[in-house]
Formats: sequence, C-alpha cells, structure tokens
Amino acid sequence: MSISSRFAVGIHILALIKLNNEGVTSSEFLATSVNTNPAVIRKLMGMLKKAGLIEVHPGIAGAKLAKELSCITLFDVYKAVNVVQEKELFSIHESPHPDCPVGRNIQNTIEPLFTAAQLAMEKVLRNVTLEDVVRDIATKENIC
Amino acid sequence: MSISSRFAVGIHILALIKLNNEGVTSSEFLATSVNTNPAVIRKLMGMLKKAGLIEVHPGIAGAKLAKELSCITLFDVYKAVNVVQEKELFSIHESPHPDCPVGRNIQNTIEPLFTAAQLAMEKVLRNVTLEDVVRDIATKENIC
DNA sequence: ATACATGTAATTGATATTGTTACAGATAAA
DNA sequence: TTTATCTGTAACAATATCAATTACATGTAT
Repeated sequence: MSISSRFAVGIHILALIKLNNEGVTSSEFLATSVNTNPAVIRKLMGMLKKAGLIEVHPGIAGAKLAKELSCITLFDVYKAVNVVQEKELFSIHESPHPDCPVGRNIQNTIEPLFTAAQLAMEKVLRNVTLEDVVRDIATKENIC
Repeated sequence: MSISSRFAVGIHILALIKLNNEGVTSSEFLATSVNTNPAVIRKLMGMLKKAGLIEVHPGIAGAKLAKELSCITLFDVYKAVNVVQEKELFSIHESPHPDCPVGRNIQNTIEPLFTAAQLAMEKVLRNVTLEDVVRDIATKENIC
C-alpha cells in the first residue's frame, strides 16, 4: 500500500507555479514537468483550487497561487488532494464476532491507537511549508 | 487509500491467542471471531510465524504465542504482515522532467519529508505493546 | 487408515490509481 | 464574430491491491 502520488504531484504543481512566477503555468506546462497527462494535472488543479490554494479560470491559461507559500503546509496539500481520510489511514476489519471478547472490543480498542499514529504522521506534514520545499529546491539549484 | 486490514486482523489474532490461552486456537476458531475465511487467517498466521511472533505447526491444531505480549509492539505486527514498506508510505511520481528545476529536484526534496512523516507514525506503533491492547480489552470486559 | 489441521496456490469480485481520449464551455485575439 | 487556446469534466481502459473463496497437498495424532 502506498498513498497516492497525487500528494507528491500536488506539491510539485505548487512549487512550479512559484518558480515559474513570471511565466504562464498552464496544465500542459505542468504536465511536461511532472511527466504526465494534462488532464491529470487539470484534475489536481481543480482540487487545489477547491481547497483555496490556487486560482485557475476556465479559458484563461495558467494557475496562480492563492496564498503565500509560507502559509501552505504539506498537510494542506495532503487534505486538498484527498489521499487519506480522517481516521482512515488504517483500515479495521468490519463485523468481528460479537460473541467473542476480542471480537466485540477490538475495533474500539484499536481505533484510538491507529488514529494517534495517523495524527503523528500528519503533525509532521503540518510542520513543513511549501516555502520550505521551494527553498530546498532553490538551494539544490544554487539559485540562492 | 487505506492500509490493509491485515494489520488489524494480525492484532486480533495475537490478542485472541492470548485470551484463549487454555483452549486450542485454530484457524477456524480465529476466522469465526474475525469473521473471515480460515484460509485468510492461515495466510496471516504464516506471516506472524515467519516474523517469530507465534508458533504454528502443520497438522497440529492451534497457534501459540512465541513471545510475551509485552515484548510485541504494534510495529512488530505491522512489519510482520507487510502492509507498508520502508520509505514507501507515500508514493512519489516517477521520471519528472530533468530539464525543469522542480522536476529534477522534487524527488530528493520530498523523499526525506515523507520518510520523516512515516517514521513519526511508526514511532507511535512502537510505543504500544500487545499487552496494552489485551489489557484494554480486559478492562472493557471487566475481566480484571 | 482416518480424520483433521495447516500450508499454499489459483481464481474471482471489488475498488483505487493512473493515463488517455473526447468534448463542452470560457476567454482572448484576430 | 470567428478562431484558437485553455480549463473543466466525463468516460473508459490498464494495472494493482485487497479480501474472500475454493481446492488440494502435506503433516500429525489416534
């Protein structure tokens, strides 16, 4: 199991909109950099737009950031592209047998443990901004 | 996306072997409590056995714990049932375009961030033992 | 020998992912 | 107003994973 690459591609899109600030960041331009199909990018752009992270308009080429990158965390992107639902990183088997002490309690016992693990992961995502990501790319490129 | 319920079922199996200590914990007995097929349980028993968590023998009914439950963490089960590979909780798109500053750096920039998030989640799993799980079930049952 | 258990492979149905094609609708420019 | 270009979106296919199911080989005890 792996969390969908929509998350990584979403980060890619936002970073590239920023670094291509002067140019026009169309779905085709993004698709070339990501190495995928423009329609895939447009679907993701729709999700990022719905989450208030970018501005896109039908008929008008190019996406723009709707916020400062320092105000967008990886968690925001993760939620925007809908890769993992709340409390559902781990799945728990349904309908265990109620006549068994383990069967009738396992779900309630495990659920908070799984949720805690998921929240710990998400906390890390909350502590990284897209500005951090772009800065790292810039450093690797010796842009600054 | 969700992590396979093999993980939750693996925990269920270990807890039930413990609470059924006096009885014979066969794959059919476990399957009834989990509410699945005995062959599914046997596959999981094979994984738990391979990881050194339980003892099972062909032709001999019932599984036994190979370790104290206090020495088995949720992380041990998680690894045993093979639900998430190292550094692969999040997937990253392959072959982004090398002629783009973002394309040629995104993987190296993102990978350590994703790994850190995964490790934070796994750390929580390391800090819970199967003894904790069984104790919680026992408490809910007023067994002790 | 038999009865019964585990070990394991093959198959199926359901679901998610990613890519692809096609086209409607919006916009700008000629 | 016509044309070109872009976004928005739906439909579809290919692939992968999951979970259940069936079947059967193998091992053990009586």
